[in-house]
Parts: sequence; C-alpha cells; structure tokens
Amino acid sequence: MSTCLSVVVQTPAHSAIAGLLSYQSELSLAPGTLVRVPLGKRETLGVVWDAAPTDAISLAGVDIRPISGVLHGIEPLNAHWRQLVSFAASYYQRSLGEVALAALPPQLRDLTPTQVGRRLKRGSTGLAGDAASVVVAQTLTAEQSEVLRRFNSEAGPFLLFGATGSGKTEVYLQAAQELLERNPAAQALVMVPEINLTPQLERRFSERFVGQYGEDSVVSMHSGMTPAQRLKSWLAAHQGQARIVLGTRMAVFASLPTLRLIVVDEEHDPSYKSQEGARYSARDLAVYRSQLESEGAAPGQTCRVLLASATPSMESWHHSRAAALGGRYQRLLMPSRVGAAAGGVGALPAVRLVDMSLQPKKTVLSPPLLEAIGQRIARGEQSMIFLNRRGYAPVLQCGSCDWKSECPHCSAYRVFHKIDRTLRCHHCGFTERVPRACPSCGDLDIAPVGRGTERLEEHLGELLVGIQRPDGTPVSIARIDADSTRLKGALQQQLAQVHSGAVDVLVGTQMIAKGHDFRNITLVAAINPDGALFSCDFRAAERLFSLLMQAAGRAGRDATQGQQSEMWIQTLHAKHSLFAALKRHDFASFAEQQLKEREQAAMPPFSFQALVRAEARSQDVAQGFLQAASVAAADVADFARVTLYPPVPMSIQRVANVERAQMLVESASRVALQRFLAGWHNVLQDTRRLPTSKGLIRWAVDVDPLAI
DNA sequence: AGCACGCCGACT
DNA sequence: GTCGGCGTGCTC
Repeated sequence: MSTCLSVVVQTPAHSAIAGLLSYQSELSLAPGTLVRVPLGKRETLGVVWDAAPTDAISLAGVDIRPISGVLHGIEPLNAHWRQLVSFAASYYQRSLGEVALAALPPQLRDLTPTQVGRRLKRGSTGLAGDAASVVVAQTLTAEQSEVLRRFNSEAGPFLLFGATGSGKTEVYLQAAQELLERNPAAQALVMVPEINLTPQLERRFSERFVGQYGEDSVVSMHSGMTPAQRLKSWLAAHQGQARIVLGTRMAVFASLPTLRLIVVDEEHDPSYKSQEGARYSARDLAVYRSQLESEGAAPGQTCRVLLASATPSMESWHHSRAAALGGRYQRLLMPSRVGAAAGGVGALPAVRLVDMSLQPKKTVLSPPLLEAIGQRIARGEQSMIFLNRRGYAPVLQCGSCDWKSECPHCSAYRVFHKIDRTLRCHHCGFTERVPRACPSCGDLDIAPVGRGTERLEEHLGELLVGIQRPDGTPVSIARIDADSTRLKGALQQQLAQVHSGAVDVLVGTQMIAKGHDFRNITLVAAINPDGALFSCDFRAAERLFSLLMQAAGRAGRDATQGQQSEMWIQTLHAKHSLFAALKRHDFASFAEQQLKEREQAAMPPFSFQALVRAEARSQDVAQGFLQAASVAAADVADFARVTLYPPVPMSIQRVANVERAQMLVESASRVALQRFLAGWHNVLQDTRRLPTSKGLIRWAVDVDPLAI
C-alpha cells in the first residue's frame, strides 16, 4: 500500500485549488520534505505537509498521481517553519502554497533533484576562518551594558528605543556573540529594512564572527542577490552552518532550525511590510516567530526578539507601554549618542526652523540656510539636503493653454527629467522625449512647475558659485537618488565619493537618510517637508517625524563635531507641534500625542484594519465588485463586529490603464476581523464569478495596511 | 501562475 | 485555407 501525501504547491492566491493537493508515494515521507510533483502538464516543486497511509487512489473523481521525485539531500523543513508559513498564509489571507513556495529560494523550483544534489556537494567547504583576524568587541557604554543585561535576563519581546548614533549595532553584535559563545548550535537572524544597508552590516558581522566561526557563518538574504547566491545562503542557514543570517524582510521566512535570536533594526520602517503577493509584515512575523520558536523550550533555549528604532512605530511604542497599562514588550532605553560626553548632553544636532511664511514667495533655499551651507563649505565640512522628489520638475505646463504633462495611461503627471530630456511616468514607466512645443496648442512656452532633486542640484550650483573651499577650489555638489544609482554599484561608488570628502553638498531623496554613516556632515536640511503635515493618511506625521529624526541623525556622527552640527527645516508651519517635539528631540511626547489622537479617533493601534483592493478595466466594475462583496458579507461570521466602508477609488485611480478601487474593513477586535476575513474570502471569490464582475482583473486583501 | 483549448481577423 | 490574437478554465 502506498502513502497518500498532502503537498503544497505554488498555486495562485485565488485559484480554485488554493489548498493542499494529494499525491501518492511508495515512500513514507516526513512532513516538510521537498518533492517534485506533476501538476497538469508540468512538473513543479512541492512541500509535503501531511502524510497518511491510504489505499484511495481517487478523490472527488480526480485521479491521485504519484510524486515524481524527492529532494533527498535536503532535510525536511521543520514544524516551526511550517507553522510560521501556515500562520502567515491564514493571517494575510493567501494560499498556503503561495506563501510556502515564495519563502523558498527560487532556484529550488527550477532544479531537478540531481542538480540540487550536485549543488549540495559543491557547497560548503566548512573552512574555519583565521582566528587571528577576529575583531574584538568594543567597550560598551553604561547604557549599552544595561540594555544587554536586561535583554539577556528578562523575558521579551523587547523594544530598544535608542537614539541615532547610540550604538545599537554594537548591541546586536554583542547579543549575537554572547549567544554563539553560550550555545554552540544557535542561530541569529538580523533584519534591516533595505538592501542598501546589508553590505555595511555584513562587513561588521563578518569581521566579528567569520574569523572564529568560519566562512559560511555569516550569510545575507535579500532580493538583490543572484539566484545561485540565494540558494547557497538558504542552504547554509537550513543546514545550520550559517550562524548569523542578515537580510531584508524576506529573511523572516529563512529556514533556521536552531533560531535563538531575532533582531529587527529600524523596526518602524515601512519596507518591512510587503506590498505585493502576501502582504506580510516581517516585523510582526518576527515577533510571532520568536514566540513559536520558544514554545516548550527550556528557559535558556528560548528565541528572543529585539525590535529597535530611534523612532519606533506607534504599534510597537504602544505595545511597550508599562505592563500595568497592558504593555506586552519590554522597553529598553539608550538615549545618548556614543561619545556624547565630548559634545555635551545628547550631542544631537540643534534643530533650526526657518519660517518660510516670512520669506518671499517661491523661495527655495532661504538666505540663512544658504549662508549656513556656505560657512560649512568654507570650513571644509559637508552638508546634506533632502528633497523627497526625484527628477527635475514634477510637472511640465504650457503657458498659453492648460496642457500639463499628464501620463496617457495613469491618473498622474509625468515627471520632467532634464538630464535625458524625457517625460517619465513614475507609476507605469511610460517615457517620451520632452516635446519642443506644447502638444496641445503648439506654443513654445512650456515650463517646469515645482522642483525635484535634479533642479535643486542645478539651483544650488548657481547659488553657490561664488563660494570657495578652504583650498580655493570651486564647490562640488553631488546628487544621490534612484536615478543616479540605477547602475549596479553606483550607490556604493557615490557614497565613497562623499566619504572621501570630494563632495561639499549632497542633494538627495530619503535614500540618503537611512543608515549610512557620514563622519564629516555637520549640516542636514529638509527644504520642503510640509506635504506630510496635513495629509489624509493618518500615519503621515509619524513617517515625517521618523524621516526628519533619521536625517538629523546623519549630522555630526563624529562626536568632535556634535556641538556644531545642525538640522535645518524650512516650513510654512513653524508652530506645528511635530516640529516643536523634533526641536527637543522628544520622540516620547510626539508619540504620546499621536497615540492620544489615534485613540480618540479609534484608529490603529486601537483598531484593526484590512483593505480590499480591486483592479478592473473600468472604475465602475472595480467598485461594483467591492460593493457586491460588501452586500454579500452580511451572512459572514462576525459581520456584526466589523465595519465595512463604501468602496472608493484609490488615490492614484488609474495606473497603466487599469482602474483601481479599494474598500476599508475595520474592527475593534483583531480576532473578529480575522474571523470575518476568513469567512468572507469565499464570498469574494463567488462575487468575482458573477457576470457583473466581468472585466475585473484581480482583487487582493491587505491586512494591517500601512497606507489607506 | 502556467498551459491548454477555443473562437474570430490578416497573411503565405 | 492557416497563423495567431488573448478570453476562459483547469491543475491532485
């Protein structure tokens, strides 16, 4: 008698066969085993989820086909990994197969069992590193020691609230080091929000651990790696040679059989929330995973989780309030910058607000800011200027008719890029050469409106033309944004330019606000941050505060300059409480204010949300689908405990000729929302099959959405 | 998602 | 008369 296996395979989120598929096998295979199975006319990778001896060879009229192969060289994925995947699939309303297969390295899908076997042989040499090259741990500050002491002795989860420059990375390094010394098999997972931040983190972890634990002991996982590299890292983690895994959000799904420590650096960062496929939050899954890995573990063998940020998310801040008030996380504090003593208390840059309502209209850079930048250049110091908009100008407009550079495929303007004389849509990518004359009336008077980083760079060049560096050479201005760093390695190269001191003024988008340590930057300026102040997105203020705080953290990382470094903000709303709190570097009072407002308005983290998005040929069909699903929701479990809002067009209604609409679902209870969504799923699928839904392209649920 | 089948327009 | 467009439907 053969065995009947339940196998998960890559099936689309809403197809009719979202569940487990049955296959027969002569071998009795353990759950978690990787297999190759026939599916229709092709063969695909699957994961055994369950096995039961059976003699049934058909089910509901479908023949049960035999599996076609087993990836013998790879140990079955353990129960914790399977539980994590199955929780994520159910919480984020996606199929098990989609989540499970997306969590595996893509190359596993393409390789036959024999090819995988060859890779395994070729893999690790298990070379031990050179013990002499071990970089010794730094001496900790009192704050760092206290944080580590509490982290190692108390029960988590932990939220480390640490100022930029307070030495959070050293805390991660020593927490990992302590773990690896204590437990000869333990593994640690350290996540960062962006690919760009992995190289420098990898350098620091490698120099600390590779010497002692071997070449494969530190590996990275992010989408920028080649398929072969990803497979190699994944196998190293799965087989336990990798002791430390560094990566972006996808790394939360790495197979780590002896995981004992998870660090989520910059835990507030929106990049931890996936925006496609299963829209999971890697930060939230990290907390869940640590719980899972700790279940039934001996006291010293639990998996600890450390979320860290200088500006925590309102969710984590709320969870880390006093236990008496219902907090579940331990809040750990590191308010001081390393070496702060040299620069006096805090040594965080002084925040200067420029009230732009007192400046002539259309001023881009106010005279006092320009003056301050000039002084830095004369002293041989660097400045950094933020503008969160790339290109030359966001719109091109005709002076005589009302033509604007609209994208023909999207409800958005195409951005003018002067460098290559193009109009580019940042949503669908549609690009054309800039017209010589207005395409509508033929007038030659077409002009850029507003400004992006390209134009700011040009403008600065004109304004600073008379300024000289200490050695008498002219000012050098550089720009870093998604356009200037398109080529591989370009970002690293441009950052190196800044480090070498060849650049006096750096212009860029938020790309330069994150993580990079610049020793000689003593002035940071945000020239137009007002957009977020009165946004309809209730998280806009939180994001702005965090961005400005992070930007301010770029200034004066070198303690000897801490005293003179400044963060400049130009605003039309100088009296806004956000700026007042920023001036005092007072995240806590900003957060209390935000949470109070959120509580009064019953918004997250005091309520729980999900968004259903629909895409269709016409807006009517998209909204009609949502409306019909909304009406049909009345019979679904826990309907009475959720609020369904009417469908609305998305803020950018049309992208690449697809109309988009969304509908908000809200509940005071996470459990009720989950139960409702689970029951509603079939209703949505049935609604899609209705004749009125003809023209609907796709729909998806986003649980705990970041933006509404 | 793939990969089929299937039913209507311009080509050797 | 075929090649091929992408709409609809199925995969244990």
